[in-house]
Amino acid sequence: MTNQTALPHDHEHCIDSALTLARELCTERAVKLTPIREKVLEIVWRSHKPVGAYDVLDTLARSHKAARPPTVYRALDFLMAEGLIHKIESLNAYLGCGEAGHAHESQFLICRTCGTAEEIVDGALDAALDAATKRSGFAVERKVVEIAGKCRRCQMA
Amino acid sequence: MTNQTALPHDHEHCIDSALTLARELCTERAVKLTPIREKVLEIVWRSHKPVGAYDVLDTLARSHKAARPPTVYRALDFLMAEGLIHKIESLNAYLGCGEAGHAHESQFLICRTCGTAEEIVDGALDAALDAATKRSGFAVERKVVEIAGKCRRCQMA
DNA sequence: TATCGGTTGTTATGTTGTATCATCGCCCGA
DNA sequence: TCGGGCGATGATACAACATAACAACCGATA
Ligand SMILES: [Zn+2]
Ligand SMILES: [Zn+2]
Ligand SMILES: [Zn+2]
Ligand SMILES: [Zn+2]
Repeated sequence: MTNQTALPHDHEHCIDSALTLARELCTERAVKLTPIREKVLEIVWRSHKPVGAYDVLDTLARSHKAARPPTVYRALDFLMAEGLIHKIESLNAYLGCGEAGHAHESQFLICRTCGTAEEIVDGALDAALDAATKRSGFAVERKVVEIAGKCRRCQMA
Repeated sequence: MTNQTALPHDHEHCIDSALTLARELCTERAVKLTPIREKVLEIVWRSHKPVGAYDVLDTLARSHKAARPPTVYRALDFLMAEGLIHKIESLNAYLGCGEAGHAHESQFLICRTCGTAEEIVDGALDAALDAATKRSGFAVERKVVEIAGKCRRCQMA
């Protein structure tokens, strides 16, 4: 499954699925998906566009007056550590992970026109990355692959 | 040529070469490598580690008291537009380009131990990127490929 | 019940990047 | 030679992104 960014779809269903899966995974792992963390995950998932931490904060603050930057960053850090969201480095923004629960290396296609980002998981591409780093004798810890441009939909219009 | 980050070398020579090439390219292109821009390029090149804009500012201010954040960001923007430096998105930092003057798509190997970053140009990897995006019908404008980990040298130690 | 560790509250600050408008200096055309 | 246009720089302020440090809370468990 990849984010259905280019097609109309029942996004409430996306969100529900993501939250349900997150609850299951956190239970399995014996880590706590607290109300704040769950709410932040929901806020991130409400958009298929990567969302900035301060936008999350604005939304969170509507239901949680005590929310401050650390509140949000702690929740985001937890969700990243659990593989439930990703940070898009080139945007300083965060996106729900469409592959939570599976080990995966993903790449992102970021549309500069409509702002959506699609997470793709391309094995051949990842293999090419590994080959390149192996050649340099480099021990990989984290891969950031973010491709900006124009999505198919925006090219049409 | 790639950055010789892993090996001792005459780094003054690196810097001189980069500056000389930059002057030639800017002359060819009829754009102005002003004293500020050239100084910023030199500051970036003085390190094989990506350097933050405010670090550049601190250094620049030693010889140019009027320097302010916009001074530096304008110079960095110019140098990026001319392909003389790259921004490392995952570090919010800047690195001299080892392939200036050649059209190229590059990737970065960033060592978390020693802080150096190496620019590599891997055609097979880039082709895999293009294949992946083509499959999605995505029109690429910019590719960010940044791999963090441990360089060969730091693995030994 | 005492304590321990993880979560959250709270305040402040650090870091990175832009907006806006004024000024300067050079080139070129009248 | 004058003066307009334009790109570059000066200068001030602010926006956006992120973390430090310590206090308070709260549930689990010994
Ligand atoms: Zn993912
Ligand atoms: Zn689009
Ligand atoms: Zn380059
Ligand atoms: Zn290293």
